Amino acid sequence: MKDPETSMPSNFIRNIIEEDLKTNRHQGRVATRFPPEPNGYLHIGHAKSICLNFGLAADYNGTCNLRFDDTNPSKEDTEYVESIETDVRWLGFDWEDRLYYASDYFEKFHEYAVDLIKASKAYVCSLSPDQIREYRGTLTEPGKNSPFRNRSVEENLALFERMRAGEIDEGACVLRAKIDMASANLNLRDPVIFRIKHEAHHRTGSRWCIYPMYDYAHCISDALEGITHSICTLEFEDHRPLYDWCLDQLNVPCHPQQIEFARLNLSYTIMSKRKLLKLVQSGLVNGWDDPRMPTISGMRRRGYTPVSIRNFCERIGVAKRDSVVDLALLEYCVREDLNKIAPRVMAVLNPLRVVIENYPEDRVEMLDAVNNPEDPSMGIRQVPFSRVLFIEQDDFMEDPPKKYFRLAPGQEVRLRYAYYITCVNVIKNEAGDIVELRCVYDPESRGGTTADGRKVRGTLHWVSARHSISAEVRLYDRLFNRENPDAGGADFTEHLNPRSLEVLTECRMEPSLGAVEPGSRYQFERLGYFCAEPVEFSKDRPVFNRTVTLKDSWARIAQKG
RNA sequence: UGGGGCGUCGUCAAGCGGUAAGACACAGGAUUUUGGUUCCUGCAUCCGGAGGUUCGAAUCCUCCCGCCCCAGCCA
Repeated sequence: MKDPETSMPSNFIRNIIEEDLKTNRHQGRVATRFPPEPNGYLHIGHAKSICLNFGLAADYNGTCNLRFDDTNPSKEDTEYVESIETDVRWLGFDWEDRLYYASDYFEKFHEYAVDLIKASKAYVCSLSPDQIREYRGTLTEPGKNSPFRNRSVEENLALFERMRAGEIDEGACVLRAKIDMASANLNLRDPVIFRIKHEAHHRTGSRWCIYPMYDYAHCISDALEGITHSICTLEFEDHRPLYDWCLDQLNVPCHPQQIEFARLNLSYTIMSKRKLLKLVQSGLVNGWDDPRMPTISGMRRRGYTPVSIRNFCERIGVAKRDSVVDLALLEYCVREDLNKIAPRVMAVLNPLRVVIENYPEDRVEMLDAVNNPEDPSMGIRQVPFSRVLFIEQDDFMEDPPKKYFRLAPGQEVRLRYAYYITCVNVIKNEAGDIVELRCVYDPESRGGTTADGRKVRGTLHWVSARHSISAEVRLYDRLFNRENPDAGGADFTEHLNPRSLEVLTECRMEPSLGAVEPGSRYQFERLGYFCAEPVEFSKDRPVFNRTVTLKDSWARIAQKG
């Protein structure tokens, strides 16, 4: 996928751009834009578009604008524009001074509409919404001309002026482009380009009561900004003739080329803004930034890094065929980054008390532990060891299967960076639950090795009971238990994974974890990558979110039996 | 049944007439004080199907099949 000379991934959009550059099609410029509608939070699918648009600009020495496509006041809000700016910046992209709003062009849109009317290319149609639909025809039958299609320029101008002045009710009339009611492309059957909405806009307030439609506003916005390559998703392919038609009628600065690519689909995930909104509004998740959400803010809160998301977006490629990317690739990308940068630390999620019988009651040793074996520059730290410890409940089995090389009666294991221990007794309560393990340690094994060089297969993480802090850990898993939550007719909410969040409140951790920065990321050895809860973490109540587990080949072996 | 797209490994995805890249996943093996990481090895005689053109086709032509999108005064 990489071109050996440039080391850039190859895709059809790059091919188009390179061809355009070669033929000097846009005066050798590359100008893209990311044009979100501020009606929801950005998700991983938007990240694909952001990486594409900003990435192309960066690679071809061009520019990428951030433009809010805010032409529908009923759905949009400043809360969303703020979150979008935050998320794009967090992903690592910079629009410099090129922050635009379609609403800044409202006056222009109006002027161009007047031009269209004067050229008899647009008319005010007084059909009702229902009638417009009837007149539009169907997929297989042509539409009929509106009875208002041949109003005079003067009448249209006057009516359009009255629309703008607020003298006409919503729905009573619209401005339509005069194209071809018999076109096989429904988008060309005299599309509405301005509608009346007596509604305040989050930026223009009550200055306007007519608002432009997407097809009309988007192409003009692109042209006004000097965009060369207007990249959008596949469903707009049918709209391209309209995009081109508008620009061809108008005296605009340039004519950008629209290029469509397939939007991202991810297994076990939904990407529709409407459905994500439903999850939020119904309380099925805790807001747009719930760590289970595929939103940028949710992933940030979950512990994902910008680097990992950018790498993911590069690896999935760009093409025109509908596809569903395996969630495993996303997880691979976070692990890859976190493996390099996350300090290792020991935390016990489900503590099991271990008493080292031959270790002195009052003794405490500070043992050296490596912060990151992948990066020696991250140094070492000291962890306290004492007679009473906690290990993971999963790391002990009274009657272990073959190939289980963790702790079991009579079986020797290594406590990471500490000593070899052997279990000599198992203490249970009346219910038969294991409540404590009695072990003995080998004083000669300090640090985790012995002079005799004997092999110990299992290495466990642990924490000194007396020195550990207690903390809450939120184990996040995929939100849906179906690869395609939308398949099979049933409502997608029926496929929610009931175990997408498990909260553990009795976890015990290395003391240093009590005072870390919210949002900071760690590898809990042998368990996974976790981050200090970005908004709720406090010294009084440490909370960690699991970003992703470590690969667990033991789980695979154990499952096979 | 109209129009617009798309069909290459389980999942993404290069390839643009010269004889199927890469990544993830998966399966083996080596190293390992994380059953993590790393490292080897394997994994499409075949490119939706059938014909045709050609010395030669995933790439060109023809027909067929399948999937996606379009009938908002949403974007």
